[in-house]
Amino acid sequence: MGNGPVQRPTLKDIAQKTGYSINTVSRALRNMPDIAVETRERIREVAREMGYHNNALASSLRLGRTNTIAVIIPDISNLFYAFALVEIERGAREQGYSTILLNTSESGAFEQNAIKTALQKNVDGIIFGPAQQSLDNTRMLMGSGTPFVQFARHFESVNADFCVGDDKLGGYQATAHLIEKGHRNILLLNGLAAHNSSARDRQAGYRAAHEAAGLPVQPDLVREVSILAGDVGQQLMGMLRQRPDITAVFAYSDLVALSAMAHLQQNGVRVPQDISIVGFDYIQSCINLPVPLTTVDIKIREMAAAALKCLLEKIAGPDSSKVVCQKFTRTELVPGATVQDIN
Amino acid sequence: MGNGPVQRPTLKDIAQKTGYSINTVSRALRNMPDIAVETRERIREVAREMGYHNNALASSLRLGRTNTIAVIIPDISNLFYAFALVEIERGAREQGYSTILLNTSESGAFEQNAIKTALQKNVDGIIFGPAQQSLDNTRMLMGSGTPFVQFARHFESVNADFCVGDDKLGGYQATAHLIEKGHRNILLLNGLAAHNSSARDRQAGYRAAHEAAGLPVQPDLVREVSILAGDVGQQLMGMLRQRPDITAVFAYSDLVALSAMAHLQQNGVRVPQDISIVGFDYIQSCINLPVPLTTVDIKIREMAAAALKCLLEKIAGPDSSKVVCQKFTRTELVPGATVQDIN
DNA sequence: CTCCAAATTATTAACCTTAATGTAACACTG
DNA sequence: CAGTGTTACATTAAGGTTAATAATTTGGAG
Repeated sequence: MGNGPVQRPTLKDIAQKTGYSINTVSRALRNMPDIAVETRERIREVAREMGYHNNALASSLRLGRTNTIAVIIPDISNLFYAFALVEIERGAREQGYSTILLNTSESGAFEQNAIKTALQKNVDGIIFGPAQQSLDNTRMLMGSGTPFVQFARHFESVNADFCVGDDKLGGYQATAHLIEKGHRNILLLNGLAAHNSSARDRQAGYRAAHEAAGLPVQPDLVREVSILAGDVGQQLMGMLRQRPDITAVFAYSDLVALSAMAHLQQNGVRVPQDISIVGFDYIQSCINLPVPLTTVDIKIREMAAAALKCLLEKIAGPDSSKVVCQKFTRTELVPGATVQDIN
Repeated sequence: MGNGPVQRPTLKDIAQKTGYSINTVSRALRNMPDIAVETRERIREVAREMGYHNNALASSLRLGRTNTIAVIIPDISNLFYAFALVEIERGAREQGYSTILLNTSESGAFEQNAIKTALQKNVDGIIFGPAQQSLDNTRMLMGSGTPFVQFARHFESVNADFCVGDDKLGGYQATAHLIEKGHRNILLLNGLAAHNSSARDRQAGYRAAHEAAGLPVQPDLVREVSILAGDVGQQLMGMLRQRPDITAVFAYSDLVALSAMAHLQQNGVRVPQDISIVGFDYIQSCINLPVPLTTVDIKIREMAAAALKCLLEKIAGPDSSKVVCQKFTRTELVPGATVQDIN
């Protein structure tokens, strides 16, 4: 017959079919009081028959809320964010919220667009995992009036909510573990500290662990690498040539650690016999690795759950500009098989 | 002053401020014709000053489209889907679409809710990565009138669009590679074939490769495991005890392969010296592994891009029930370091 | 000066839902 | 039996945008 695309039924259609007013139908379907029981049942029956389901657009427009949050993060294919996203999406769904995903690829410009999109779509709140160098965007977000929580990274200069890992503690734990196992020349393969609070804090922890052990911090043992740029192997092998006395590597993240291990493997350097490695993030909580990596559990699930909880509180609360939560999740060292005791 | 949450300005506000009608303001901001140049500029100027941005809810309600797609998939923390999601989100964004993410955790019930949510939110289309055992949901989706494309898995009994990997080819390539390297007793650690087209097809490829080589298929060498249930190690080590003549494993996915390798490692079995392993998916395209895994590249990016392209075509097209694309992306064997030549 | 066409702007209605307000019928109270 | 309260529904308005239609102004031709 070619009767074309079937339009979804509206309250009006049900009203016509049942002979009640639109308002009565609406109230019946929402189980509101002041409706005769048999009326309600009849209307609900017809709605079911017609395959009615509420039009969230119209509803949101009227109610002024969308039951939707946006998650703006730098890289979903990074297991850290992927796993966080799972938690956030699940928790949001359980509370009746949908999740709009906006990936920024660590780009400030993309991030700005992402924020604009989120605002246009009238999301009720935003989980904001800042890209590097996005202070301006964070400020813009503050001015928007839409509740948001900084996730994973944060800006000290902005007084806003955040849920981040205790990167300094984690950096300390990783480094102290290596020192305890007898390592003295520990290469830090860090992220880009200039624009990344996590990288700065992990480095601070690295320094603090040295100081606590009475060891000097050797500036040339701190290097910055970028997974996206793919320069991990180059920097690592270069350093090992320059400083053959290096016995251990503290990697900014498990991804960096894995990349480092792959390059060491290729060059015939054994882990942990020749070089010990500690990573960061504990992605093994979501992927099995052939060799368990010694790493720092940053408690992704906990961090994600805390961020979501904070955001929902802000959404429910009367004043979205009030800071509700500035949380550092406590990290924990997870021993694996990539650190050699050389005492 | 406590002047409360600042309301976002609307067309009405701009109209009042400039003295023009709402319609004129709307047309000015959308760069429509039939407006005096100076009027347009003046209005746009004021809009900028007031920080106006379009209310997508109202716009969508009026226009009947949301510029939003939903991605309904079983598990975002599975790198396969995570990487696909990156591609889909990026492509969608480039075409002006936002992405709502709905994770189903392989649950048919969650999936049903996800579909309902997507329909309520009036998404323009759905990338649908079916959970296992979700044939009914797929049928429901067909009846909804909303364009969708099955992704990664599909149902033969439903005549609808899909973009999936050529699982049979991939299964063949993996198995043939092992046979070529001299392996005769190849354990297939498959997914749950009863509810998963990929698992069935990969197994068909496994069988075909045996037949092509004139080898018998040994039914006891085909086992089904579940990453979520965590029974990979148990099944694998059990089989190796029963059949010490097994020299190779073809794993359903890289995740299964990694899990298998971890258990082999723990039990002192060396890869590839004692046991060869081939995986599936090529997650190394997004994560470095210390030892390169021999695997089958299922072309995630290509598959994701194809699915999105197909969906956008359906959205743009006049008849969303018309099947536009039923595509199998061609797989490719990627040699790594986990297969031993025992010829 | 009149009339027509073109250019510009305004008015109205519609998308679908929800909340506030309005109305009618009926039972009960004193 | 007038007045009050309750029950069950209907009507109206509003949320912000856009498209169709209507109205006004301007310029030019005759």
